[in-house]
Amino acid sequence: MTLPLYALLDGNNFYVSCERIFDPRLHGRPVVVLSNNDGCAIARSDEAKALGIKMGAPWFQIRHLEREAGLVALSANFALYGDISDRIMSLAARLGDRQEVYSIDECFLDLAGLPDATAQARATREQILRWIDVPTCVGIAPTKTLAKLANHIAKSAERKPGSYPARLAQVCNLAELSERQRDWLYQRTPVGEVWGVGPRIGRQLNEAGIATVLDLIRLDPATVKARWSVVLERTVRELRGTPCIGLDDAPAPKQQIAVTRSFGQRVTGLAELKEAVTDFASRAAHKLHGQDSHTSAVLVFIRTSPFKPQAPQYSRSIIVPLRLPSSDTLQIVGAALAGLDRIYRAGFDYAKAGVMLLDLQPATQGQQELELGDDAVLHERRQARLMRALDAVNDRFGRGTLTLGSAGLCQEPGRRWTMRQERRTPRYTTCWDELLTVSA
DNA sequence: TCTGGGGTCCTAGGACCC
DNA sequence: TCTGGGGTCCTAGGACCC
Repeated sequence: MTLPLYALLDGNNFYVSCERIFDPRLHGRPVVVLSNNDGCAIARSDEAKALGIKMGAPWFQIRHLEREAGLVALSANFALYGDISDRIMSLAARLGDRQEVYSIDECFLDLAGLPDATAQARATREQILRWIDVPTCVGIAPTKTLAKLANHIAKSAERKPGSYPARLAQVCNLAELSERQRDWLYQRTPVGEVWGVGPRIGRQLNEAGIATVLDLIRLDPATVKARWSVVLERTVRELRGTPCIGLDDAPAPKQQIAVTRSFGQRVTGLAELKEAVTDFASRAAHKLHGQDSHTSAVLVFIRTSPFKPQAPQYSRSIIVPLRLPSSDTLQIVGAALAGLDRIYRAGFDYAKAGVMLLDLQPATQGQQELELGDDAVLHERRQARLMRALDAVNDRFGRGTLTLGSAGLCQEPGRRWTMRQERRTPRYTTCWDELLTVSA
């Protein structure tokens, strides 16, 4: 029987690395990528981290570093990052028999039985660097939790010389180390670096005198379950080398779909909120069509800004059940707007709204047709065709080409709810109008 | 002035049932 | 005085992930 072996491959400072592909001047400089609305930093180059910029740092608090330290800030360009991600994932997939794309910048691979996994992983990351120009790191180990940990070591060994042995930089394979060597690494690694240990549990562990990965590994799993949870117990077992989390290379359809946004500026009026909610609900329906599901309940929420506690606060959500499970954009938008009407209160500065589709189920559970008459069935089919046409046009010509009337027709500058993105780079790889131009 | 967005899993407790 | 017990389902909230 072959021993289990997993790899975790991920992009270094991924969004920043994507931006650097098309603007080499960004190399060696502190760079951050900002969230929607240019609100806070969601990716940082090593140089930006060295300036002390934390993940999630609000832009207005760090923007003085633009002048003082040459910090470059860019608005998130998700169209670009998604496309670069696809390219990396297809190259990475060749390393293992099976691949689980875990997030936009990382994937797990099943390497069980692969001879010379370390050398193969080095070759793969070299190819990704040459072909796509994005640096990556690979962690290899018998469980996914350990592969994550190995990946952390590979990154730190490269980024912070002296933290770990230099030979573990970029690719770290724990399976080829001795137990003593592994323990030495675990003893140098804070428990908070473990996949599954967040700020809350990390603090509790520290208070209990468990500071390092080695401390955690040496706890009795049964005690961990009793004192913390089955989740942490599973983590401990994984750290001890027993696989408890399998590779998920065929992710199930999502159980819920959300589209939520903070507004570019405060919004007070119902009409404007209706525009936003129509847009969010349409996008959510589009995602729903993408996984061929139906929803049976639509949640809509609006809220003021929690960061302005002195201003009047209001936050409410409501769930509007659909008569029958559906993927009809018109029906979903209608439900969201009906909910909005019921929760809206005048006199507040709204900062955020969102639409979530709940109770998703496969569209093929066509049970509802049995309960409908012939006319209704025909109507359903016409609606489905209309939805497909709507999606197709928007996929082909760009989101927002065809919208519902309630989404509003006023131009962008007049819409306070649309997000600010003042520093977005061109969508070099996905938009003909924004190709990189080279002049002699 | 200015603070993201989208998910999953687990647990505790209440409602309900027999 | 004294007020069963066990099972299931649902929901809200907490914790985690990137």
